[in-house]
Amino acid sequence: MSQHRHPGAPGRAGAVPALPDLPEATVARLPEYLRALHNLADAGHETVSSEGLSAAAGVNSAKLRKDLSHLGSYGTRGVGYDVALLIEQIEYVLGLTQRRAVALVGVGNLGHALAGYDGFASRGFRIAALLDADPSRVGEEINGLVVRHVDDLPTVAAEESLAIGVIATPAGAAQQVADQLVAVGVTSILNFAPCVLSVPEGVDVRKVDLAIELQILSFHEHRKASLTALPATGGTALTALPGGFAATDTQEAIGT
Amino acid sequence: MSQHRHPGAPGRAGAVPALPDLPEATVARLPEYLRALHNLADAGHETVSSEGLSAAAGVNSAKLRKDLSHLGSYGTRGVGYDVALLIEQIEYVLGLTQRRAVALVGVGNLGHALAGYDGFASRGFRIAALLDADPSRVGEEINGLVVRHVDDLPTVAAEESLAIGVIATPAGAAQQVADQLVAVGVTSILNFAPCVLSVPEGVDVRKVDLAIELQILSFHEHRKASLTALPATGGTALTALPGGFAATDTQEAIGT
DNA sequence: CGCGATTTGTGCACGTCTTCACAAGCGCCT
DNA sequence: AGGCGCTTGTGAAGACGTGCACAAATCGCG
Repeated sequence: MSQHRHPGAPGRAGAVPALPDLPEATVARLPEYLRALHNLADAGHETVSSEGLSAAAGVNSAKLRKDLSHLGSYGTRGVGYDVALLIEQIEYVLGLTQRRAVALVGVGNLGHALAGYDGFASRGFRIAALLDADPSRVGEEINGLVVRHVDDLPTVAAEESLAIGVIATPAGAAQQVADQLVAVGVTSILNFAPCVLSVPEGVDVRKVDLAIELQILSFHEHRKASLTALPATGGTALTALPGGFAATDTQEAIGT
Repeated sequence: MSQHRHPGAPGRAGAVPALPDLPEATVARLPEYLRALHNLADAGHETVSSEGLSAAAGVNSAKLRKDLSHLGSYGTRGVGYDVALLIEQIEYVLGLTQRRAVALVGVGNLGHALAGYDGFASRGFRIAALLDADPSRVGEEINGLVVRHVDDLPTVAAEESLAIGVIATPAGAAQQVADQLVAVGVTSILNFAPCVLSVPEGVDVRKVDLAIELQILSFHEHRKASLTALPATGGTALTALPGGFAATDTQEAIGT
């Protein structure tokens, strides 16, 4: 049964077999494994143990093994995983065997940076179009691509098959852009605008919000500060102040 | 033990109250609630029901109520939540009552955009320093801040109390930068570099990887394509998959 | 003043994810 | 060939997160 088959070379793009049902948590980690595997491959490793790979990916080894087992993994007991084979496997499952076209809407501050980010190209994606609603930005050339007006989206979609839309507009414009993307058939959206998008069933949206990340970190800072400020006396000195919190304690005496 | 105390009530200056132990999942959603609340406040709402707020934040209402209950919430049955009070509550818990200083390391493509991103300032953070290892970038002025050399980090840290470090360098430099940040006392790091950071216990790291987000979307695109491509025409042509997941009959009730 | 409409807060059951611990399998060495 | 050490794959248990459904609490109104 272990026929040597290139998972990622179906030749036909239409006849795609059903994928295994992967837990979302597993899917979210596969790209990390993939990156670690590429590093290992570049370093000349032919095989790697779950221990080694998990360390490189920043997870524990049991989790890694279970994740890989979900995709019918090809490890060898006593040896480990074949690096090249595993890369193929994961790239196939993630659908990276074809280079997917990305439309980036909003070439402001962030969009500009994204347009120039080479991490996209190097990991299986191709920015197929830059779009903006601001006429004064249309025509500008960034990284070899000319910015077009967002209303040209249907034309762009007709030229190539857009797989993913990236929204890097202000929050106020995001929903409308999302609607336009959906209208031309895009079913996956990466949203950098700080707002909730409503999309029809079947469309996937992932959100990245830089400020939210900072706020989560802020919480942990706050918590750590409140812990280190606890003297060895065991606390309980904290008197419950009824009626909510009146004062803003801007004093946190974080250790330098 | 287990005296029920008011979690949100800060004691007097000096006596830092212990924060309630919030589930991580809850913490991750609080910023979203906060943003929705600010929108509501701007729109003139004084109170909001869990139904209304949850819709604005993109979650279901039971989850929202449970989340808020964890911080000893102050809703009124039959009425809803007081918007202003809830904002105060959440901002306190997240530690946003003080404006935290952020050091941004790496002013390349992405770092440049982050330096100009006004979402930081508008949501409780202040970029206190821009740093880079490239001498040719040192001295450049971005958004009113002069780029300094990363080796000046100790000096910067002495000038102000840095709360959070943001790494926007290439992957190769990230670990070293992280070490430098930790060395000057930073205990929270937001990492945009595509690599795993190893940091001592007590230091929190959150990672944002744009390519990973795209790859996750790519998986779902792949899966959706494999589902819609299943009509009887294909016949048995899909046995070609390597062992694990040939003919996995995914019966998802997904419509279109 | 009491009643009904409304909405919060939460106990409980369920599903998902994580972690442990170990049998099964593989290669190597004697 | 046989045994030994190493590593995978996985069952089972536990931790965590989610969603339902309803009692408790509050307001407005007649």
